[in-house]
Amino acid sequence: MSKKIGGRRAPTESDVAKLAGGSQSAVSRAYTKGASIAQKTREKILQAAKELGYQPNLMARSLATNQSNIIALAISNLENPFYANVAQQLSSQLREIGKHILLFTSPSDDETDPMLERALSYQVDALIMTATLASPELALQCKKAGVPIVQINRGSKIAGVSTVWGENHRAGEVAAEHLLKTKHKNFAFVAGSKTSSTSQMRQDGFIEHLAKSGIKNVPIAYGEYSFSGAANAARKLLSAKNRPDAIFCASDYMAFSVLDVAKREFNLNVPNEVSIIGVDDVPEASHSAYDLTTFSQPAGALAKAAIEIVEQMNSESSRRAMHIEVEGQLIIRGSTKA
Amino acid sequence: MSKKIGGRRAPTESDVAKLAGGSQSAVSRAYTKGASIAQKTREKILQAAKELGYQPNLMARSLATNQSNIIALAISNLENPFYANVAQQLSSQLREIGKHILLFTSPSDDETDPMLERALSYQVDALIMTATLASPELALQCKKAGVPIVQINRGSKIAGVSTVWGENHRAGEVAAEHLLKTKHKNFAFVAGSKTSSTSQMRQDGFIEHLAKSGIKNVPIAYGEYSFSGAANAARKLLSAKNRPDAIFCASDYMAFSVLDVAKREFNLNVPNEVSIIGVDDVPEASHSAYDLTTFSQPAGALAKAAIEIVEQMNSESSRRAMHIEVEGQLIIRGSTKA
DNA sequence: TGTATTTTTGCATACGTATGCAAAAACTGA
DNA sequence: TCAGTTTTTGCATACGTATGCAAAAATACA
Repeated sequence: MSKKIGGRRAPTESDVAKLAGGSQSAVSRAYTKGASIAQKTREKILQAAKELGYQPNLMARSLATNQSNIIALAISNLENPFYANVAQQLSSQLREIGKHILLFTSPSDDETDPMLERALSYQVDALIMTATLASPELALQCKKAGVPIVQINRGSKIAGVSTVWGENHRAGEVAAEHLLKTKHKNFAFVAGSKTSSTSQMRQDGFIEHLAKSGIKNVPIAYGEYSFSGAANAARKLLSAKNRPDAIFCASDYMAFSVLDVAKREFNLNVPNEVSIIGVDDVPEASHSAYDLTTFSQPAGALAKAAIEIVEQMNSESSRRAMHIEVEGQLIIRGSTKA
Repeated sequence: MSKKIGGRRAPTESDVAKLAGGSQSAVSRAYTKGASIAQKTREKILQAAKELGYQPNLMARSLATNQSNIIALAISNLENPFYANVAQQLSSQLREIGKHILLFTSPSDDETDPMLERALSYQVDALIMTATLASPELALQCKKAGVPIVQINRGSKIAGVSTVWGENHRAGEVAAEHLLKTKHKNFAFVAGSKTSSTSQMRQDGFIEHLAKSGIKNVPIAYGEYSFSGAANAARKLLSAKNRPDAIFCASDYMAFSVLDVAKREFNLNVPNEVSIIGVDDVPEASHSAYDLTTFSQPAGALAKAAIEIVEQMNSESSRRAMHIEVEGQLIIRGSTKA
């Protein structure tokens, strides 16, 4: 209490009411769209509010309405440009509908931040997760509280959790197809983590499509979605007796690392000695330092889909989880030979 | 109202009190550190709370205490890895002291997001801004509300706005010194925006130090802190009659772009034909695709300083703005010749 | 055991906004 | 002008938690 240090405390609806000559409820209604209030009264009130520099107290509003216009965003790794991009998109798209983001970053990719349960304390309208998995306990908590969960770019076996993702299986197929068409012989895959369904689906698409052309036993290494992990994976793959001439990576971020290792440590010419394909099409992929061929996963569309789900579930008070797949396409650049 | 759709509404302190056999105030005190309550009672209450899955309603708490434990973070460009890094650091350091981040991304670097004023509606404890400038009106609003503003990596002439930054002037000096020692002859500077004090200080340090060795008329181009802007700046500088053999860039992000253009469009060998130095030392700078020499600006330390300021101003209810400079150092890598 | 002291408890109220309800005001049509 | 209808207003109360205050309980001391 008593934080009204030097300055006077912020004006409230009552203050505005006094100045405008009305009641507190009138002021409240002036700010409520579709409320029963005369146009003239509303104008008088807004004028008075302006004079006082009145700003509605969203905490109080939230308490009264039981919704906060805040959405919790859990993101494991902001340094991965793909997720930074998604966050930026979410932020600007949410702003347009008057909602805000409460940011949670978690230390690990797979663990749910235990702090996340505290997000519910803020009466958030929804929980959007990227690169992190919802734990069953968290999902239960959210279900109890009627807070929808949407996972972006990660699958979930938990009932009631909605998901949004790119065309993961097709990404693998298309990458395989392109590499086959361009006469590659020895294929390899750099996976994310073993628990990532996204990585698994990309892998399945890739492996299955190659199998159709009779190519079996494609080596796989795990990059753990990190830069150093992918570097190790690359070292392992590239030092094998039968060195691959085509590497498909489960993310651009890992592909960058693989590119670095191939060029620098193995002195390989990309794309003549080895071609590399990623997934995501992050902005850096088009920078000429990487110039990476990749299957795109448009951050803007993913964000849009996630928000649609949230809006729909909140408005319909629906319990049914939704699942949306967002289209991508192969972007051919200089990291694969023609 | 009436959002208690399918499930029952979330348990409140009163529910817990009923189960534990006490009063609502007792429950409140059980959660208040240092409150007057018997150890046994507290345990009994916490037990009951656990059974019900009770989570304190932070909106209500905030309304009662007039502080939210929420800090507004305004960031213009999450895609710039330096700022993403700072955001990540802030997030994890704030988590440890039980505070959370409300994220605001603004479209432009220089403009303050008008939405930011609405942040105050959430009764945020502070406003941390990176890569964006506080407008005088915003500063006034914050002052009235007793909300401290801290700008990271941007100066401010507005009284009452605290700042945290790296050793900008020294960065320029050190870069100049290193390039002189390594026998470069033609120097150039890629600035951020004209309004950025950070860029200006780096420039001053660079130019002044060169002037001491009799070097005058160093060409300057503006990269606007964007990838494409820096590419244009690089094109302009590198196509001059007297091509520079040493370029200092006001940020790593821009240096990456300059590197790309030098290598790809001008077919220059880096570092033999042109050396490039950045500022920040973002993670990518060490990736071998760039391998950039740079003056570091540690995100962790910047975040820590900003949080210190916030904590101190909030605890002392102090009005006095604070200014902290964080040390950096030159990290020599492969983009400059030996 | 009884009194003085300290600790713990519950009551009542405050925080700022939203909203059902009834009263008041503004219209409508003849 | 007046009764009937619609719109607008204010009152009262609710949302969930924090806290000053006085009453109650526990403890200390003689």
